[in-house]
Amino acid sequence: MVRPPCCDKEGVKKGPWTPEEDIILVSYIQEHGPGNWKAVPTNTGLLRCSKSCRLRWTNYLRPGIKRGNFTDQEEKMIIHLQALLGNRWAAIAAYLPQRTDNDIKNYWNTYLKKKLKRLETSTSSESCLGHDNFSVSQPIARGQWERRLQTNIDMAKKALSDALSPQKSTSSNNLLLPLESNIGSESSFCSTKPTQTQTQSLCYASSADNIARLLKGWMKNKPKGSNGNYSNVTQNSFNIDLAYGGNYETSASSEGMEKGSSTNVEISETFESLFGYESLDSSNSDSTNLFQDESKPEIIGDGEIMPFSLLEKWLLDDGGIQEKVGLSEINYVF
DNA sequence: AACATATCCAACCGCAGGTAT
DNA sequence: TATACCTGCGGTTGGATATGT
Repeated sequence: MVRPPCCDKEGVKKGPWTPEEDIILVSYIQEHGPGNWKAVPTNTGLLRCSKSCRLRWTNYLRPGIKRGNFTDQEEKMIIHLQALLGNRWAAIAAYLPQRTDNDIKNYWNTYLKKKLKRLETSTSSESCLGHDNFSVSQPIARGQWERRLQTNIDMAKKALSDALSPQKSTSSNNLLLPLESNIGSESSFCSTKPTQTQTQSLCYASSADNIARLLKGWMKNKPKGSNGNYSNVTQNSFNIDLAYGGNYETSASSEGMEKGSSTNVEISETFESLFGYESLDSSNSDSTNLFQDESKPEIIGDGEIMPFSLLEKWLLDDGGIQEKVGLSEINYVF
């Protein structure tokens, strides 16, 4: 079977998105919800392929995305998860609900990899780790650590495979609790195990609401005579703060802010309780928090996500030799 | 100041898997 | 069941910006 091209190359615009295009896309998604990307360029008049629209949305415009510097905790989580999961950025991103896989991937490739390599180099010459954020309180010989890591990864793989096996579902499912179940019934995340369609609509509901609030401000300033054709949107003062890092004028409505804040509190608390440390980020709690209830894609098949605590346990549990150590106390081997 | 090099990150590409018909 | 289409994912690219010489 020959795969058709992703999109007709002729007449398809490429390269950076303009604010106007973003507005058109957000407007459309606000009305129709994400999904059915194939129809987006047709219905909006955007000269972009469906894939580009989806990517722009998921990596940049989607509500709940936090931009800017990674916190120490986030950094440690990424390193930690990368050690266990490898370059499965989508899976890793599932544990960092505010970050996109692309962001994490970029951060890893451009910064963390080098940082850890540097660390590895320096530690190999000093034999003992004691620098930076990645140190151990009780240094472990490198070989020992590698063996332990391999063992734990093997265990994780086996447990995962068992858990995903339909025959063993009842006993194993306890092991693979979906993240949502840790959050509680009032969570703003998607409900457990929806179908794909259900997931999309459920997850989107809250964000659409938020976007609508943002758009409300834009609509007020919308030039008279606008007929609802998205392509006509060329000038406005809609805030795409999220996407343009505050360089675009105007701000989210206070109405949206207030509601968003309460949601943000829920999520923060969720993560605090889930991971046992302070809120992932306190420095970046401005407008982006407005959308923090946006869902993240599920991983590990069947719409379930493995609790980070389990991953950590697999990785760290040393049969009682070593007590559970914090993320900051782990060595990573390259 | 001018140029070279490094870094960052948004966007693209192509493959794989899932879903609809 | 086979085929076509759609979506998600990970690797890579290339333009913009920062830094060094």
